[in-house]
Amino acid sequence: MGAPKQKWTPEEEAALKAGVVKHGAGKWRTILKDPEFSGVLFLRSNVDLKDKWRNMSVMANGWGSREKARLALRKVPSAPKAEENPLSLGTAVQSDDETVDTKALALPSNPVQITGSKRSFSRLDNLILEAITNLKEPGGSNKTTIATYIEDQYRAPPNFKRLLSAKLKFFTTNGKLVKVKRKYRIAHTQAFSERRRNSSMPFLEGRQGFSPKVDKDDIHILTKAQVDFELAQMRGMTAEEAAIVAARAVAEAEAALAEAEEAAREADAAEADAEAAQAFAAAAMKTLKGRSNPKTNGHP
DNA sequence: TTAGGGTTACAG
DNA sequence: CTGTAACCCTAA
Repeated sequence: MGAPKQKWTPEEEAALKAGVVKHGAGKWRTILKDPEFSGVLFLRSNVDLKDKWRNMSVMANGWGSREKARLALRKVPSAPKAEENPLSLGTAVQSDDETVDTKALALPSNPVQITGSKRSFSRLDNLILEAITNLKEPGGSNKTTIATYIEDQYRAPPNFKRLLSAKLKFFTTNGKLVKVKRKYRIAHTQAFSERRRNSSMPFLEGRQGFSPKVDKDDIHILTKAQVDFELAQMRGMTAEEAAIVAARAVAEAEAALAEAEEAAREADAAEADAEAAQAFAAAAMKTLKGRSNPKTNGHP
């Protein structure tokens, strides 16, 4: 009937995660009012955020408090089957402890000082999508705009531009993004074209909430490790275990980084090529225009 | 406003 | 039919 169940998009989930990292879990209203996330979450309510976060937590856990209650209500008899542990980390978690100490989520700074590189590498993949989504530019956003957006919001590594180029290229060849006229937009592959119940634009939804300006006062560093650490905390792991997870995340990031770095060279070449082609095309266009338009002949 | 229990729509 | 994700209701 009237409520066609709006499924959460990866972009929305990413925004929610970022919002939780920034403002903390439970501050749903705050997250919603944050200009950074209101762009993506403008049609979700604070309750929606809460529910979604609950769902995601359950997923990350494998067996949240909710399912436990549910299972307790229906199944009991017969020996408890030893279900496989989704976590590679051996210790604990299996026992039904409900210690999801939320206070740990509000830690002032990441206690897990990751060894070696202090490169803050937020999963570029999602970040790019987030940027394009949040920018909401009709026709997509160009590389510079995306780069500026991300650099404004997060700490960017020195070679960030190259990485971005590489990723952008990868995504376009991959079909995840569509590049048209040096602008990139998200390729909605037959999935979401007309979702959303009320297609009304955000307009002046939040009087003070929807301004193009971003609060730079608290630029904060979003790390994949940090997010993973949060999730680990939700899983009820100890700090050490969480640290392992976080470290692992960083390792992955490093690997991805190296890979991207390698691809960057080719990407640069491609960029140069494209640039040249563009210039050539522009020149050709100009010439063509001048010829086919005798009236407005170039000379004054 | 939020947390949590309950309900409904949807996919497998 | 069953499990899950989105949605709803309400106490605190």
